[in-house]
Amino acid sequence: MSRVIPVKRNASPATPGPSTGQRILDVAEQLAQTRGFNGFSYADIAEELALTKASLHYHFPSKAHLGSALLQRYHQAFGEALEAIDRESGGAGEKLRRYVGLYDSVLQNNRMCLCGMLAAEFATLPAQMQHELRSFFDANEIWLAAVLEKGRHAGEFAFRGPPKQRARIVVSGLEGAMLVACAYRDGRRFRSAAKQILADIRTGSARANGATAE
Amino acid sequence: MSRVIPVKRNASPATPGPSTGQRILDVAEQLAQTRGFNGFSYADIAEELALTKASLHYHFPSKAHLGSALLQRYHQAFGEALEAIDRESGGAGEKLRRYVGLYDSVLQNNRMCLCGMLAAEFATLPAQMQHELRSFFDANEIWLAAVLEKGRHAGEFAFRGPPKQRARIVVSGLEGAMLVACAYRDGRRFRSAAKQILADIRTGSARANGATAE
DNA sequence: GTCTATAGGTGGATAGAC
DNA sequence: GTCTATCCACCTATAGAC
Repeated sequence: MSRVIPVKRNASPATPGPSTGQRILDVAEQLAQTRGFNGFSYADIAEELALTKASLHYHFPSKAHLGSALLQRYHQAFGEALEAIDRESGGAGEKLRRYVGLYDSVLQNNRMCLCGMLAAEFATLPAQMQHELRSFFDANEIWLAAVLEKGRHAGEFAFRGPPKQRARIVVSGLEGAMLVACAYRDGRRFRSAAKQILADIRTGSARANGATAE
Repeated sequence: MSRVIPVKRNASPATPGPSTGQRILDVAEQLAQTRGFNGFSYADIAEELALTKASLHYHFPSKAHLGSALLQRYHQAFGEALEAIDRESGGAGEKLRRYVGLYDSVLQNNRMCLCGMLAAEFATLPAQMQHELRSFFDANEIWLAAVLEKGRHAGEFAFRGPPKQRARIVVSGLEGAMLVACAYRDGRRFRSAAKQILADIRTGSARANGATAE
């Protein structure tokens, strides 16, 4: 009755914890986001997890496999985050703010967006990773474009041009802001830019020239 | 009199052509912009120039030296391009358009902006390159902020917020648009985004809601 | 300035024992 | 699943001849 409960998050006895495969991906992801896919090696992961390189190859036969698994997991997690936003958020404005929040939380962990990082390394990536990377950006733009269109229809947004095109600007702007913020190790730089990007969408030319300017 | 003039750009006899050091930098720059600083080796340069790796080390003792030289030359060339714009352009709008044109010409060579690429690799760069990289972005922002401020004062621009902050958005937006365009090998993606960024600056909230919207 | 030759290290990857 | 041991290709860099 009075036995001390071990410090586990889960109530079930003998909580398994993340599998080795997941832990490998966790470390690889962190390294890829901070140093790039070409900026880390199996040796780096092995050291962090106190394993050998050979063990890693059991779970991911080649670095190309590891990279693909990384992208697929990242894409899925991002997709689930977007679904959560869709479920829990009311207006398009709130959705967009939470979308930007996803980027911000990445940066607060001193990381670059995995896909922005990989975009820079695009020419050196295995073919499958290249396709998965585009797939990620495509999905992002589709989701964003839908939010933008709804928001403009509802009168929350007032940007010009087709929503799809605007979605690309937003993705580009956020990725670029992260990129530069990385070079300054300064999250405020990113948040300041993100705020402006959101403001540009909200006001556009529809808001009359008035007190809110400047 | 009727001697065939050899195909050289220069009239002087025995035109020297670019020095070996310059040719090394040319190749290194192209490789760094397409594959990243960690994505190429001395062997790649040596092969392209039909030299040996050892010869390269004579000109640039270490890869850190090579990288620094690369950044310094790039920074200087960019600075000279900005000076040319200042000299030859009338209005702020034209200056801004030509500034975007600098980015576009890089992309048309199927390259990423050197400094955007290096920003992604920031964590893995030698310390001096990190400082030089920031110096590049700083200089960009200063130049841009001045153009933006003048343009707004002259009534050509109508963006909101401080020029310095807006300058950062523009740089971020252009770098991000290049980054994503690289992953799609599609320059139109960049130009479309660049057009929007320029439009956002011109119109802001100062232009009345009228026929030009949409 | 450019070469040959080589050092010393690290990269991804495999074979086979346990 | 994880290990030891090893392979081979490639990396940056240096020594010394020409």
